[in-house]
Order: sequence, then C-alpha cells, then structure tokens
Amino acid sequence: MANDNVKHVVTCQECALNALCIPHGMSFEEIDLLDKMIERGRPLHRNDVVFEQGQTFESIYAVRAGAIKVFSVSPQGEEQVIGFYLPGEIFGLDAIDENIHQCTAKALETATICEIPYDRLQELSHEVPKLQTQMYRLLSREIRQDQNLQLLLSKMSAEERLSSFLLNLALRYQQRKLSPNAFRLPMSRADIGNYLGLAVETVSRAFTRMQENGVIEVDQREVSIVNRHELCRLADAECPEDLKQTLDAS
Amino acid sequence: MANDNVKHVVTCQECALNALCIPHGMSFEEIDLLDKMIERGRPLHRNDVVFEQGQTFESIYAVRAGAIKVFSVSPQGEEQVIGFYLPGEIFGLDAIDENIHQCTAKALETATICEIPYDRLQELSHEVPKLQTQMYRLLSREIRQDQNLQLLLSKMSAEERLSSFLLNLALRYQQRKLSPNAFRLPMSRADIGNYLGLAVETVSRAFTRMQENGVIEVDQREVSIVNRHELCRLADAECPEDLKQTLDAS
DNA sequence: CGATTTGTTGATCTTACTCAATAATCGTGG
DNA sequence: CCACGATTATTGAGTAAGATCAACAAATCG
Repeated sequence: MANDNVKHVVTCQECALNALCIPHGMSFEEIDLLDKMIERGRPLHRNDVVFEQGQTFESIYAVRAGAIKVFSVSPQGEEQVIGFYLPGEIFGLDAIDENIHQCTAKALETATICEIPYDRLQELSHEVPKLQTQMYRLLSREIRQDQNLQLLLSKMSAEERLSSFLLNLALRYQQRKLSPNAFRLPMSRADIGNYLGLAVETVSRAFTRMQENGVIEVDQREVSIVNRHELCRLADAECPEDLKQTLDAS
Repeated sequence: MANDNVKHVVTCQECALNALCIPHGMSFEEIDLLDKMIERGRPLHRNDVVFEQGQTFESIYAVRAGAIKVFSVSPQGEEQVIGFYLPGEIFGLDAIDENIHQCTAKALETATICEIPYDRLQELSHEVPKLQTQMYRLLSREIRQDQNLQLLLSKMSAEERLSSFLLNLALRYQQRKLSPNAFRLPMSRADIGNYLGLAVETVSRAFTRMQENGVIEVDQREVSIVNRHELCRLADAECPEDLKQTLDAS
C-alpha cells in the first residue's frame, strides 16, 4: 500500500501535476484521489488539436511531454498566438469563465498530455482545501504572466522581446530539470513573431544580430545561450539567481 | 430578519460584490456571511494608494465608485499601466500566487472601495461551493481579458487600439447601468498611451482623427460615441448586441 | 527526389516615436 | 475670486524602428 502510494506520487510528477499538489504537501490519500481523476496518456502528433475555439469547455490540461501552442483565430482568419506550454505547465484555464474555449490548442511536436475534467477538479478542490489554494495560485500566476507579456508587448524593442522570450524559456526548461542553456525551440519563427508581436523577418534579423554579438548561438531551431549576462541585459531583466548558478556551472 | 437579508443583498450590490455572489444564486444566508466579511467604506482621494508594489498581499478589492489604476514600476523607474478598474470590478488578483503585490493600485479620482481579506475569502469559498465556482470564473475572466489585450498590443494600429479601448469602456459602463455612449475618462492621455503601448502624442492624434471622421466627439476627458458602427469597424470587433440596442435607443 | 514549408537577407515604405513649441486646464494659495 | 505655476493636451517636423515586398536558400516531408 505504501508502495502503491509512492508509485502514485511518481506518476503524478511524471504527469506534470506536481504543480497541482506537491508544493502544498498534500497527503498520499489526497494525491491518490487527484491521481485517479486524471485521464492519462493522450499521445499527440504534430498539429493534433487538443481543443478547438468554440468547443464547450470540459477539462483543463497538463503537458507531460512535448509542447503545445494555444492561439485564437480572428473572424478574418488571422491567428494570434496566446502562449506556448511546456512539460509541467497547465493550459485551458481561460475557458473556465465562459465555459467555451476561446482558443485552439495544438501540438507543436509529438506530445503527451493529461486531461483533468474540470467538474471533478472543482469537486475535489472543494473537498481538499490545499487543492483549492493551489488552484487559486495557479490561476493567479497565469494572470501575472500575462501581465508581464503586456509589458513586453507595449514597451520593448524587437531585440528586448526576443531576449526576454529566450530567457523565459531557459528558466522554464530549468524548472523542469532540462538544460537551460541549450535547447531546441519547438515553435517556428512565424509563431515566435506572432506571439511577440513582430514580423517573421524581424525575428530572424534579431536572431542573427544576437548571434553576431556573441550572445547566443543559433542553428535553425537549436539555441544555446553563450553570454547570459548580456542576454539578461538585453532583456532588461535581473538574471534569476537559480538560473545564474546553473549557467555558471556549465 | 427577511428585511435584514434584503438590506444585505442591496448593500452587497452597492458594494459591487454582485460579481461575487448574485450570478450564482447564493442564499441570503451565504450572502450574509460574505457581506459580513467585507470591510467597507474606504474613501479615497485622487492619487491615494490602495496597495503598493512589494507589500505583502492581504486582500483583494472591489471598486464601489470612482476608478483605480493598477501599474508596476520597473527598476529604472518606468511605469507600466496594467489596467483600469471601474465600479463593480475586482482587482488585486495577480498577487495571490506570490503573496506579494507586484503592482501598485492608485485612485485616479475620488473613489470608494471594499476590501475583502483573502484568507477569510478562501475559508468562506471552501464552505460555500458556489463562491468557489465564482472565484474560479473571476480569475479565469481576468486571464481572458489580459489575453485580449495581448491581441490588441501585438496586432493593432494606434487607431484600432484606441477604438477597442473606448468600446471596452462603453461596454463596462453599460454593464454597470451607466451611459455607454457618453462618459468622462477617469485617466489621462498619458495613462491611456502607457496602457495601450502608444506615445501620448499618438493617442492625442488618434482622438483628433476619430473626431474629424465623425466617429466620436471629444472635449478633454469627455467622450461621446457618435457613430458606433464605424467605431466597431475601426476596433475590428463585432458590436456587442446588448451595446448595440442601448446605443440605438439613444 | 521533388514539392512545400521554413528561414534568411536586402530594399523600400509606413507608422508611430521623439523632440519641440504652444495652448488649455487644473490646483493652490494669496 | 483670481493669479500663478504645474500639469495635461494638442499640433508640427523630423527620425527611426519595424513592416512589407521580394528574392533566394535551406530544411523537412511525403
């Protein structure tokens, strides 16, 4: 039985739901309940759709592996990339209010996700106060991140935007114990540009310039951070302490 | 006793907390509990601060009257306006996650607000499932609104941004039973520009041009919408049905 | 292996920013 | 109540950052 619980904790982590439970020290029993609720193992291929704009909202999702792009399409058919979601991150939270998805979620590459039925999550979070607390925090975090993006979009230059974007990715990869100073971008230049409010050509030129200045090295979608201090300076951001250490060690 | 409950409901509405309870048909008793929790009647003057960047997060707030500006200040001292909050709207939700305010909230004009202590709200929302549901929706709505702003900032021209902004204000005033086609802007051109990612001069010019084209009339901070169809077209948005009716009637 | 998508680079153009001057309004104290 | 300074708004001229258009190169996919 103890073994069984441990297994569940591990599964829960694998399924990227540590964000939902571990930080607040839920008991094995509570984690078990959460664990049983989750529908696992949806494997996706590139361009597979998780949910589509206009569909009724049923579940929120956690990325287990791969990367997901969330975007909306205007009546004129133009795409607006809302965000990219990496392993351990949760998406679909914006649909809770209206009960209808305002966005489409699509796999950028081979990916696996977990589906968390919202009605059952709501019930469980009512029974388990720590889960409710965690849900509030999760929603609040999404708000804060969106507001940071506001700053980026309304005040920063092309190079500042791209620098911030890369640093943000590095930090997120590191949080998931992946290399923060060399990674493969799961999205195209067009997606990056769309997300950052820039033309593809501008993104491409910014990459080139940053490479020429010895800040990063780019080969197609492979990026490595060569000079993190300069990258932080360009992004007009403090270099996070924990990221600093990891980069120093390498 | 019944009278007393009715009084509380009314107070609750006045205090702009209908957003938190009425839509989900809470019982009088539940509303009463909520009502007792709320600290009322903080009257604010222009430039009074509700909470400051860096302070420990204690409460969320609802606007009862007037208008609140929420903004963050960069290490370089530059201001970034995050949002404007009008009667009936709730602010401070972004601080839940980190337990520290990332923004400052300041009164744009004489205002009154209600303070809702977060720890007590959390407890009560655990006891009252409908309140938990409503909290999730509230947080989700904020996310959706921030994502709409993303679209505005990354894809729209100056005139489109200002048109969207004015339409959005009109809709919000209408929801609070205030005139949607003639209102006084509580914020300066500088604040509008900061929020929309534009220079003050660009905002001013956009106002002028829209007035010349007979879309709106502007006299300092007084705005009236003359041609809503054109305004919607400029904002690249569907004119919301309910707003349409009100404007037609006038 | 050819076709399509994706990425890079160059030239030109447009939008909105910056700088500057002026006007109008607001707030404050005499 | 008015006069003063300070803030806020408008308008003009010049500039710069990034968009658009276009051509081409490289990579991916069936």
